Amino acid sequence: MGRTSNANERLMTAALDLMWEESYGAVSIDDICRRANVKKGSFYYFFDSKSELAVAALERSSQEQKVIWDEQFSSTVPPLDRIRARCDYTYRKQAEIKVRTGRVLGCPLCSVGSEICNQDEKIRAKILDILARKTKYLESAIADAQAQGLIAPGDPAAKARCVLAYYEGMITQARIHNDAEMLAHLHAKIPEARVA
Amino acid sequence: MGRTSNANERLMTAALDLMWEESYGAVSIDDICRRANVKKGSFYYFFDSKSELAVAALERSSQEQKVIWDEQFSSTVPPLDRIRARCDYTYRKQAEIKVRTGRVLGCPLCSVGSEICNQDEKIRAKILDILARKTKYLESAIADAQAQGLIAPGDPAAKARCVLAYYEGMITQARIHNDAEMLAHLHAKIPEARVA
DNA sequence: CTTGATATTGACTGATTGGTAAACAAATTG
DNA sequence: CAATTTGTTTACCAATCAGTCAATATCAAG
Repeated sequence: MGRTSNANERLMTAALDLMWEESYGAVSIDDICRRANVKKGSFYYFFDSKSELAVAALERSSQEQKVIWDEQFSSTVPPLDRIRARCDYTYRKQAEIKVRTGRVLGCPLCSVGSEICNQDEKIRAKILDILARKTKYLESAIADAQAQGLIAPGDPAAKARCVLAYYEGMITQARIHNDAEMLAHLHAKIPEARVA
Repeated sequence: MGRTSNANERLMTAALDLMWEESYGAVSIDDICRRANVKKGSFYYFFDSKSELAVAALERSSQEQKVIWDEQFSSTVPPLDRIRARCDYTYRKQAEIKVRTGRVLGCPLCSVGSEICNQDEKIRAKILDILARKTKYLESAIADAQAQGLIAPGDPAAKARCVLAYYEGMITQARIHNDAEMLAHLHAKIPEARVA
């Protein structure tokens, strides 16, 4: 009952895109409203603050990404091929973004996470939550690979955190250098995920 | 001749500290002036903008860091021990910062770099410049290690970029997680720098 | 068609922002 | 000492900021 709207979704999309292209701090509520074609009164009808919108936008985005991760990390795929698929996808995606926008945008989790982790505890908690979910995919692939004797033994959770740090670290470097080619053959550069 | 002052240095210190603790975008010129005990009129006497101050502060900091890097990467030290020394230092430093401030602050080059690389070309160029200098240290250590047969052959510059991505990636994760212990034994987690 | 719930709008506020200018203070030099 | 250079201070401006509010519009259900 009552009026219907997708303004809240437009706001989430606009907020995430802007935060991704620039940064959290560089984007004002007015900027988000302008891009989403929503008046500020409506913004505050749906969200209490930019921070709350950011949390919602990050969670929404991670739900969309989940479909892709689930496919890449399907248990029907050989474990090391899962990580390879993820790396190849990341390279293609960043290269496509670079063609479209002129910029390698990297991963909003890490750029925004590193930016606001000392300023906004709720955004930080949401990002930690999403990063932990990503790490779980890596961890299960690593554990499966170990069970098949494909990689060396050792705590798979710790190895997964290392792989994530490397993966996200390379993406961050690609963003700063604005060079998607740094992500070509990314998989081959992840030593933990190589055949033992 | 004329009056003397160290207000410009106080401004650089305050700016870097604040950018490091929070972020570039979260810090206003007024914030910097307050922390540096400098009036805004004096700020604009020394610098044209926050951006120009940031560039100066980053370069000044990198000159201070150079002394430490030069010592750690002295050619009198066995090549892999240089990287180990750097990693151990990073762990100690971040742990100390955490005790002092309650937060793992990570590396301002990467947090600020990732934040503003699509907004401010001059800061981005300065950060790329400093990152390249850091990579050079790693590259020479890797080349020396290869010459001694300590690690596998292959383009040392490419390997250095990987090590840097890993090193900085782990520091970024430590910042977001606010956990300095992620950096303990960092060296042992860098596969490129292990004995072949 | 009426009613009640949901959504939209535009105008408004007070605080903060980056940036300016002119008066003033303290050194140096001759 | 006087003149000049260097640095400091205060007050100020226009733009932008986050956030509020009351009036209005649109829908769905009864």
